[in-house]
Amino acid sequence: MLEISRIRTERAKVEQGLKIKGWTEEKLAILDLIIAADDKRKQLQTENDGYLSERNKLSKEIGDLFKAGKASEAQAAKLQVEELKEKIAIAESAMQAQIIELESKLIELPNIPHPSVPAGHSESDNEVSKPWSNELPELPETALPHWELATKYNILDMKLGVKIAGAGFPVFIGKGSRLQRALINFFLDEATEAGYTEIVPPLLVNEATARATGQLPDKEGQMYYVTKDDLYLIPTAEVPITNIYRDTILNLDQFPIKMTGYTPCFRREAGSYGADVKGLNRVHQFDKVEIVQLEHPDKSYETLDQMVAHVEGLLQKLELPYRILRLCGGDVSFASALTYDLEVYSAAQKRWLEVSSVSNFETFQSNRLKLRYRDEDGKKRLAHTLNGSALALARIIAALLENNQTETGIIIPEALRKYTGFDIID
RNA sequence: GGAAGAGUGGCAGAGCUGGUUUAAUGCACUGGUCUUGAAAACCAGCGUGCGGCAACGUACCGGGGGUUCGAAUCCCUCCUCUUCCGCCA
Repeated sequence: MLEISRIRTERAKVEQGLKIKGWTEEKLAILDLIIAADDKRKQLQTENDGYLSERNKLSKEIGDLFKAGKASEAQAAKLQVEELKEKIAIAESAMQAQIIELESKLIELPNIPHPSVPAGHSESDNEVSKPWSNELPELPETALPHWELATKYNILDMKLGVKIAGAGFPVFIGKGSRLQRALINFFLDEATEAGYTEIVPPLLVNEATARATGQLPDKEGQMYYVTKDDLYLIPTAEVPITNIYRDTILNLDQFPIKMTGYTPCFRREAGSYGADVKGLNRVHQFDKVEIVQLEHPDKSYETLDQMVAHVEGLLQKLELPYRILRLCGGDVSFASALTYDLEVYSAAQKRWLEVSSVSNFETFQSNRLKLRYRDEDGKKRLAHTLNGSALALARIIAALLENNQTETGIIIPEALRKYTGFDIID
């Protein structure tokens, strides 16, 4: 959630940023409505505080009067408070309504993009900041897409998932399962090596948690919801891990806080269809190792670059062709200021698959998280939050299977062999 | 799931027969005095949000609601923790 103070003090920047995200001149009118709503909220609070102050004063007097034995005067004062109470009730409910009104508008504002974010409306406007420089791998005509390889080698069964749960719930088998586990361990070890502390968080979270990282209300339809216990299945480890530091005030020497965690991720993916959802391209449950950092605002972009480099290193070690995109204003997520997507080339499908998204949220998340730090001058300021996939498994497996297929079987990249215990799937 | 007890500021811990508690006190922390330096001692400061230039006002004693002129204190409800019982990887 954007800070109101930014709308007031950096109006021009905010407007410019919203335009990069595709906002029209007309939509910008909401900014004035927000300021007006906030002004009214302040005014209502001042009014209400005045009434409360009077009430507190009178109540104290009543106590003193009773002690002094002046019962009739006390009775008179009681009547006065009685009147005040009506005013307080009105002022308080008006204030509550105003806060809700304000929040409902504020929540519509996305984060303001970083100056480097290119304008644009869709994927095609994303800037390829680091293209794959070599030639893309060419496979023979007989090459198979990963869902057919899966059947051929009996390592993954999508139909079985349908039987057990529904479409989009893969069942890995044998070496497929082992490959899954190998990748998780490889990614976690690499993250640990890079200084991230490993976390095993809850996979279900409460409403306050989902709200703090912005899944609610923005992406409510994306999450599975357990009504009986009022819990949400996590769509990414980012949610529980970032929330570790909800309602926290950090000291400067605690930066940067680096956390990693493996979790399954659950996404309803309502409305998806076609080639996008074929095989492992888009599923309801997938495994992912996430990296999260909490950083000082002065250093967060440096940190973002480091995180991208970390993910890049993973792809290099897996010997997968990849490219890095700087997302345009129209494609960058609601909460992000700057996002790099890393895509892997899936040679049999002849398409790029997004396997990682690394973002700097600046203060957009920490504002809701109430994640702050105490500056040199003792002032409390919002910290910056960043996260990225390092990496998402399902699509990595899709690419690995396709790119590494040979007549004799699927070759496991060198870096992974000590984790799989085998060097070929045949 | 059942029963009993408990949830107070970074920590510990009073208050809980409703009104100088506008949350005592100790520890920790910060600044100062003293000291060659440190420790000790002494002095001062020290929670969070909102409003206000400020003085200050207001709210917060697990969450929510209620009673009352007035609630940390009484009542209801939910959550969490501890102990016991039940169930169970």
